[in-house]
Amino acid sequence: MLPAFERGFMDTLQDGKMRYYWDRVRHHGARYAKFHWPSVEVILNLVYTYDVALNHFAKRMSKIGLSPSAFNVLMILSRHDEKSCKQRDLSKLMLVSRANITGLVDSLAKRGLISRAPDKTDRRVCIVRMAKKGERLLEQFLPSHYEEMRRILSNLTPAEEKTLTALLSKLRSLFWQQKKEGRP
Amino acid sequence: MLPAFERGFMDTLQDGKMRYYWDRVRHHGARYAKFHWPSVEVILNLVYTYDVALNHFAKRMSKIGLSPSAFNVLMILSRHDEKSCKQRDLSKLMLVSRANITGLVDSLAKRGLISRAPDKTDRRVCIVRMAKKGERLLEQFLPSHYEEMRRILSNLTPAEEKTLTALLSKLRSLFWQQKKEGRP
DNA sequence: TATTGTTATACTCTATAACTATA
DNA sequence: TATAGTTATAGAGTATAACAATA
Repeated sequence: MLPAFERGFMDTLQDGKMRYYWDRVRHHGARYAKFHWPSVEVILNLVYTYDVALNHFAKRMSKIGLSPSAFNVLMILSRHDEKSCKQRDLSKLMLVSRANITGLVDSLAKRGLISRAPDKTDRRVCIVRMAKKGERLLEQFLPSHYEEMRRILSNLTPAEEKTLTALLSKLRSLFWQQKKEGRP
Repeated sequence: MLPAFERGFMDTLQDGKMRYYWDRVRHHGARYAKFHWPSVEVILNLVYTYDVALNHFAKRMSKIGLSPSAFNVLMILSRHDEKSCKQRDLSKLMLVSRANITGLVDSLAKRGLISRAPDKTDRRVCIVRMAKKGERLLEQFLPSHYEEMRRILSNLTPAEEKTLTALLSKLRSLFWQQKKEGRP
């Protein structure tokens, strides 16, 4: 995220500047036989749009002292039965190694937002459970979070939302497909 | 990126597991008045698709020893006249603070991929210039990079590409719009 | 005074390897 | 042997503040 004191340029970027720069991208790429502007344009838009959306929501989360990952942990717990989850499963759902989950859980536990206890049937596993404090924090944040999402997205028509979801999903599947074929 | 030795789960995630978890997201959200699944679904797809795409291309870049940011610097230089650019402009184009550009430029200069020289008319500014070694590295990578993009995206029809670009662009503009209104 | 780049610091996120304790 | 979690380490990436040189 660009620091606050240098953000003036962003206003320029979204209008003229970005088109100007993307023109350069297109002209530079034209030197390569396999360069295909419509494809590149899709990827550029994916990256920039993700960036803008992430920054928007990350900024809101940071106001309640949560990083996107920390928020993600709380949401996963909240959605699970008994509001608890094995660290192993957290690791798999968040596509992050177990080693990194340890640190993340540590910091959330230190703040009293979650608790950690050994599983009774398999003493290797740790069960992470939402604490009252974490629950309250989520309950305080989620209504405005969902409202904000809805407010921004409401400028897309239902048909546009549906199309965008379908196309993103299709695009993602194309990458997955490549990975699968790479490991026969 | 998930470490190699734990990647087996990813195959599961793409098919059944993701739908299962997203069902939980939808049902959990239903408790909130402003929760609007189609909107949330768009954002989830944006985030996951970005993640998959980034990992795909980042892995290819890491094979020639470049991080996405480092690659970005080289591309920006390559597209500029004289293959050079002020650090100030790099900072603005990459939406990153000047302090961070210093380190990024340092590491690329140390590897001999770029060079840094003071501007002759304004001695405050540093001009970063592509070095022969950096140029060769890009020339070696770009053909297959563009080919790979085209190959994957070729599974979208021209109409789908056009629609996806337009919708992502529109979605991004909605976030920008919010930001603008936030600073009247 | 404002701008450019630098230094210093810190925090988040991630990857890897080696270790332990269980199973 | 395989799995769950931990520790230790390293490297990106980013945010912030304070500073020097220059305009």
